[in-house]
Amino acid sequence: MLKTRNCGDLRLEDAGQQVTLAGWVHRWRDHAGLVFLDLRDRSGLVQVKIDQATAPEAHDLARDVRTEWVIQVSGTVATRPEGMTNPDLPTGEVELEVSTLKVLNRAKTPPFYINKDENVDEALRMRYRYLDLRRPAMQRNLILRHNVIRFIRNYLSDRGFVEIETPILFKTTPEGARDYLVPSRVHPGKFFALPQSPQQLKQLLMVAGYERYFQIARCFRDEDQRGDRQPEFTQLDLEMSFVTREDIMDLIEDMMTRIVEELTDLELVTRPFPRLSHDEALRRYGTDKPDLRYGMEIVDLSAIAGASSFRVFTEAVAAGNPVRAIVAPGCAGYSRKQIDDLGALAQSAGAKGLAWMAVEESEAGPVRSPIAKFFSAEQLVALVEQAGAAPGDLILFAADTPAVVSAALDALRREFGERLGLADPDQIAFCWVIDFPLFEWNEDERRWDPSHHLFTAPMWEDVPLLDADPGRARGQQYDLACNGYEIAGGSIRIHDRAVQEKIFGLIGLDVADARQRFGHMLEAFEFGTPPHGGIAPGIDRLVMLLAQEPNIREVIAFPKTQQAADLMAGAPSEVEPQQLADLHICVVDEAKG
RNA sequence: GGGGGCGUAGUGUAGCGGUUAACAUGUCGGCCUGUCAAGCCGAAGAUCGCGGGUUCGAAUCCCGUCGCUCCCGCCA
Repeated sequence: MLKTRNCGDLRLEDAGQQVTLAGWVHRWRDHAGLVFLDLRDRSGLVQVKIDQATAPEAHDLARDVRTEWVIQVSGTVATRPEGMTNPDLPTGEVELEVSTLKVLNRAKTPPFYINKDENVDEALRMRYRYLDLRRPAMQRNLILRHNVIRFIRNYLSDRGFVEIETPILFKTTPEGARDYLVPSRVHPGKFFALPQSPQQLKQLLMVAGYERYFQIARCFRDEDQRGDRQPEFTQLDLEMSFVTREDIMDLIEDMMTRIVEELTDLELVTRPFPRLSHDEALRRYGTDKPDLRYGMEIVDLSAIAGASSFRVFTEAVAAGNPVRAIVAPGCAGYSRKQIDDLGALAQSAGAKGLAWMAVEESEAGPVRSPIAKFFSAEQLVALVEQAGAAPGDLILFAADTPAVVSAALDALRREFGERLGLADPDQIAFCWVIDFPLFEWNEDERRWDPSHHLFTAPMWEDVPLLDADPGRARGQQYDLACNGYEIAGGSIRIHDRAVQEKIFGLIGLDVADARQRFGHMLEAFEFGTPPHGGIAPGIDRLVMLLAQEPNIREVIAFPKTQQAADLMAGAPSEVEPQQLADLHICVVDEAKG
């Protein structure tokens, strides 16, 4: 080894030891006769002192050294003189008194600071990702990610789970997300698909009798990006036989709790994890992935609003739709412009408009609002009370279909959560969302779509509803939400061919289609399939939250941009004509049509 | 597919119709033996993303385009 110790590990008790360090020059301070270098390796920083009087040759070299040069230094760990310690550095009580210095490699001046936390243009970071990853903050994130994955592997292995790899080259499934396709050279005109998740394969492993499977699985979905979505991402995929949803939820809850407690300093504020029905989550928070670090719950004001003379409200209530609101504390003084901006936000979520009332007492009444005139004084008082609003608060109303009302108020709640700093970044709040509807009605296609996936089992007591009223059937699905993100979704699966075929029928797959696409699954289910279920936490999102980062790129070594490109390597790229010929691919020039 | 934001020395920002485009930091040179975001002195460094238009005059306004990003759609 070119080094005997790690920079960041040196402490007072190492004083007097002869050590060799190697690393990158983080910063340099040249005092002519005395040069200080902060030497960095993965473990951290330590100050290195090169004194002209005691090490003239090393000193000569050190005066030319610049940031990010790779050097090797040998010398003695020394206690720093009185008053010269650096309390901001774990190694701040010692320094290395260098006797010899060797330049292992010079470095160009980096295109952005490695030694300073500064907003750097994302494109530049991605182009020089290897330098970006050199920054201590990124190293912390990737090491945390490693620790989370190691913890998961140990935790599950200790509980009888077997880690099994499944193919990356698999079969297209037109349901769900768009597939990434891989052309087959051997089979002209045919394609593999990269897995959106190992869903079918893990169920087949249950048929195969492994009982407890997991995999740190790469998944691929060719859909548009978000801060929490990349075209390739990593899931902890797991599946268990002979279990109920309680067994899986208990397992994951315990594992997540321990991960937070053992690997982070975050405060876990919801223990045990609350369980909300899908319906309740939507009514109280407007979303199936609520951020429970703060309140500001949605209130239903349909009764009072419906009795007013404001037509938007009365017509909504008459049509069986809700009028709901959230209360923004202390925001009654908002300007017209600020409220218009909130209206635009609500509209981007699908609302047609945004009604509001500022709670402030005046001779005109208890509120200031363009719609106050449609309410009696008594109604206004009742409304404010029912909303739980206090003087100085701003009440924001949405009246539309339940889905639109939820979407609009969810967007507003998240906006205020951020704007008013309601969410404590040092807290982490999990909750389970259960009792999802098994289907969603697809108006365009005039059929039922599975709300999770097509192997999700109905609640057993709801099986009769599959014939009578499919929209009311609930699935044995469970999502884990955390700080406003969906970080896991799972279900108990159908293990019965008859029920599975009924589901296929409801979602508009006829027997021939189903056989074509899922024949291997249907066939497998006839060979003694155990009751089984599973879940798949998203590793990227989980680590993002544990690392308190705002997007998953910060916890992925080499992420794609929003346009699904790799700016460092320049992928995707054109390929040689011969490669296309081998694959029986002909590229159509879009410009020529 | 749609909507919003951003793009100015290596980097981060200011300037938002009118002198020579400013500040910080980095870079280069000089001084400096206790600094740790070292300090002091000096220097270099910008076709204001790209193309077009409006104007006597454009970094600034308009149109287009490229890149990054946030959001809606999409993501079983």
